[in-house]
Amino acid sequence: MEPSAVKEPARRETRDPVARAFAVLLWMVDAPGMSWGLREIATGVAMHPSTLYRVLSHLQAGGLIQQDSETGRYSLGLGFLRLAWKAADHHSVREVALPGLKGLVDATGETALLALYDPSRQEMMLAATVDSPHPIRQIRQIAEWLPVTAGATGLAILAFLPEAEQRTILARPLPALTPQTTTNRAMLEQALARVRAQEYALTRGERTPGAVGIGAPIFGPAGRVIGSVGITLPEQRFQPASASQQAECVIGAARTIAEQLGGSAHRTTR
Amino acid sequence: MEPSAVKEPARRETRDPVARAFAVLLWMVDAPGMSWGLREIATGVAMHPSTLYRVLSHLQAGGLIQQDSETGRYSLGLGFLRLAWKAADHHSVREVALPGLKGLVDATGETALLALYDPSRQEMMLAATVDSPHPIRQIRQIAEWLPVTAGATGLAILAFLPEAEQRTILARPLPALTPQTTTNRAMLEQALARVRAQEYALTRGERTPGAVGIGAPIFGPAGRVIGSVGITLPEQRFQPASASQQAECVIGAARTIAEQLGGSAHRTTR
DNA sequence: TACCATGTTCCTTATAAAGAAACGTCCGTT
DNA sequence: AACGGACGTTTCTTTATAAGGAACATGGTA
Repeated sequence: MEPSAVKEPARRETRDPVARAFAVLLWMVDAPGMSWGLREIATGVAMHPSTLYRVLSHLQAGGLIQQDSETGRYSLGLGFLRLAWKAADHHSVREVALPGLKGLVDATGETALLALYDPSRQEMMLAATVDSPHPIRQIRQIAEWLPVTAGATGLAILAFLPEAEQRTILARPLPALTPQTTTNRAMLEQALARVRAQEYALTRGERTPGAVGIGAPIFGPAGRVIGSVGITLPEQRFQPASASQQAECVIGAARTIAEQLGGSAHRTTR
Repeated sequence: MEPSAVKEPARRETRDPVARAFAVLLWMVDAPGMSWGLREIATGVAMHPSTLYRVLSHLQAGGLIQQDSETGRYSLGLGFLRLAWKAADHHSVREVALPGLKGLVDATGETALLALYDPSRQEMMLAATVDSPHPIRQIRQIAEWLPVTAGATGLAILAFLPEAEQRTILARPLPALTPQTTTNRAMLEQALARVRAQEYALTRGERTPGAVGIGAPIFGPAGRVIGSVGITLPEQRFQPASASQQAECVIGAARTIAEQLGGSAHRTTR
């Protein structure tokens, strides 16, 4: 038989089972509902059904997902939940920071936020929020990636990053989360200089329209910024006269949290 | 050159990157401390340093772990925390069940437990506990695998599993968690029969010495057991006379939780 | 009955996972 | 200064297996 060139080899996607596995889990976590069909997931994560089938089989073998034996539909498994719960409980930052956030709420009467910075993504995430009446509100964009180029908690981080890192971030186009977001690089750099001088950031409606934010950086054990603390309040309730006083509270909370995390109270490097 | 048989090919371990990746994450979640050295993790998960290095590189590329650029030590990354937090929040069982557990605490005055069953492992896990004064206690073996062959919450699950599954579980040697644990198969089957008749399980010190437990099964949407609810109290406070009354409360809580989970109040299959 | 969607299996080929060994670097000690 | 040991990293070869196309069995429906 002549070896016919009938079929194009069809470019294979990069082979990375780990990334695929996590893509599936991430999709499941974000997707609505409790269980999903194989092809439903396949389209969601853009995989071939047969490929996904193997991935799911592996995940199932690890107990990370489970399959309904009757309907054949897949859902998250207890093995994964166990991992998630332990991780959620384990990571001290959230729990360690909560008292500090509560203290901040008591002192200012406003909603307190904890932001954490991811150096590899060069983005931040809201890890916890505390509101005055209720202990924890799971609203807001919690556990979602956010740029550090807008909002008080973002600028409080960005301003104290190593210069090279700052330049890298500022070199990219600045996303406009709201009409109030600073998208001009020069203006943003000016704002950052003031943040460094004041040791805190004050912004208006950069991330949420009609909201004022005050944020201060948290320095980790190595003296690098690992996140920030902030408060947010409606613009009409904001009084410029009391801003510096509130900022002191925020800075104090940031230092308290930094100390409890085993970090230094002040930055050691810039 | 003569092909010399100098070196034994050295049996390779099963190649399963996903399992390895999760083994690392699981180890990290369980291990004490905040950051670890590569060789420290390598011995913990029994991998070759070079193999682990690649695994860690992949995890880092996905943002699941991060590496300190100065010390070279590894720690959990925000990407993983995000996944964990979203998963912990997402899975409704825990949150949905909390009011039911609280109600159970109010009614009985004793600590309430929520157990979830994993069909693939054929084991259960304590997913939440509620104590009378404090909202949630993270003590106990929460988020740890436990056998269903001992304790009230375990028996409440085991008794209502499909017969084939029960036989499989009972065929294995019965682990003795305490001196009071039933390790005799015939006796355990007798106990299970009574659990089925009563619709609840009552045990003494089978999992925790000196503790009495009362548990009732939770049936899922498909009519299969997905877990159980229970209360636990010190033996000296236990009064046999009020046991059936407390059991009613437990059964009621189990039904409430089952309904809120979209499940049927009663079992449809055995 | 024919249809369509589902979850599953089979198959081939290219690729990356595994493990061993060597490398460069940073410590504390000698 | 020189050594020893630990660390994270790199290079290398082999080969198990991930990927994706296509065919399959099943179940519900028109």
